[in-house]
Amino acid sequence: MDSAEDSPATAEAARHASAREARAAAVLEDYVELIEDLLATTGEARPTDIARRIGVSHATAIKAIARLKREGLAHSRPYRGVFLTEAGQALAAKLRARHRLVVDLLLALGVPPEVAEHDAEGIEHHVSEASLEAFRRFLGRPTPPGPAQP
Amino acid sequence: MDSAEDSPATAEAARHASAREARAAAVLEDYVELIEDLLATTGEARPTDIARRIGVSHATAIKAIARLKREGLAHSRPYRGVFLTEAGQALAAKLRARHRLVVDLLLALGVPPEVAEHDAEGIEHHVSEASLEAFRRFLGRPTPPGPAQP
DNA sequence: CTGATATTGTAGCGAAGGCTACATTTTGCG
DNA sequence: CGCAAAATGTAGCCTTCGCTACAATATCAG
Repeated sequence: MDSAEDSPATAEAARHASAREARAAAVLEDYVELIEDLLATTGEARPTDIARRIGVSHATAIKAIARLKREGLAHSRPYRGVFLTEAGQALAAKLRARHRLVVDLLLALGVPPEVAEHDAEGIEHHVSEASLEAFRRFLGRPTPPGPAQP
Repeated sequence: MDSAEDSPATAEAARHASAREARAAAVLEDYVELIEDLLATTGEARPTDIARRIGVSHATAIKAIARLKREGLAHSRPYRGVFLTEAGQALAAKLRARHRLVVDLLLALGVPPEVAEHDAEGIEHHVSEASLEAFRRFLGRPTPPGPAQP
């Protein structure tokens, strides 16, 4: 499958490693995305709601929230709901844009809306910036407000 | 984000559950894909080669192989290499086709070849049949010899 | 204000997928 | 042949992400 350019197995191994990383990050990203949505929509993000929306037990959600806190993406105090840190909000914004872009691309390719939303949930975590750029070009979109310019 | 069609949170939870399943299956699928490639290319799939190509320790690879066997996808005898069962081969064929299709789509969208290969590694596990069908249509491909309906 | 209910938090379990370290076989070369 | 190197296999150990069961805390009705 690989042509021998440099070291055949090495490049492949790196791709796999990268995919494993993305897989690990995916769970946390899902929580960040959801918390942002809950905060924006209802003004508060309670563990029970998070658990129900994401389809896990509340205990599982609480553990994930603990991990978000450890990673500096969220903070919360007992019985007071969950909030995103600056870093968490920045990440949420990025994830939200990426999610929309992936969904829009799938729709543009003729994927039925429900399927697009379904597949995007899994795909989005594995789309690199380079691919996103290509998607934007394909969709005829202005190259975007990267987190660069003030 | 969800419009209220049925139960807002339920559909979302189902999507997440589905994505979690795909994530879990992804590891095994990677091994099956790789084993098929090794068998086709070099005639044998040895644990050490598998480990190197996939970028994990040989112990990890051996454990994964054990799981493949438990799932009825592969068989192997000590020091004799790994082989795919009928089921494993069927899966491998499906995965191979899916991988190629995803890569080709990314290329068609203008994603650079290396990036396409990289992202496909993660994306492929989350693309449903409905999306694949849309991809084929977009690429102007004949709808293909599915593994048939009874 | 008090007690039932719902929410939140905690503890402990299992499976999966990593790892390193150690044991065992094969292989192959001198 | 016989022994060292390489490959293979095994045994812990850790972390994550699920779960259920139980404990503690808030909330709200009466």
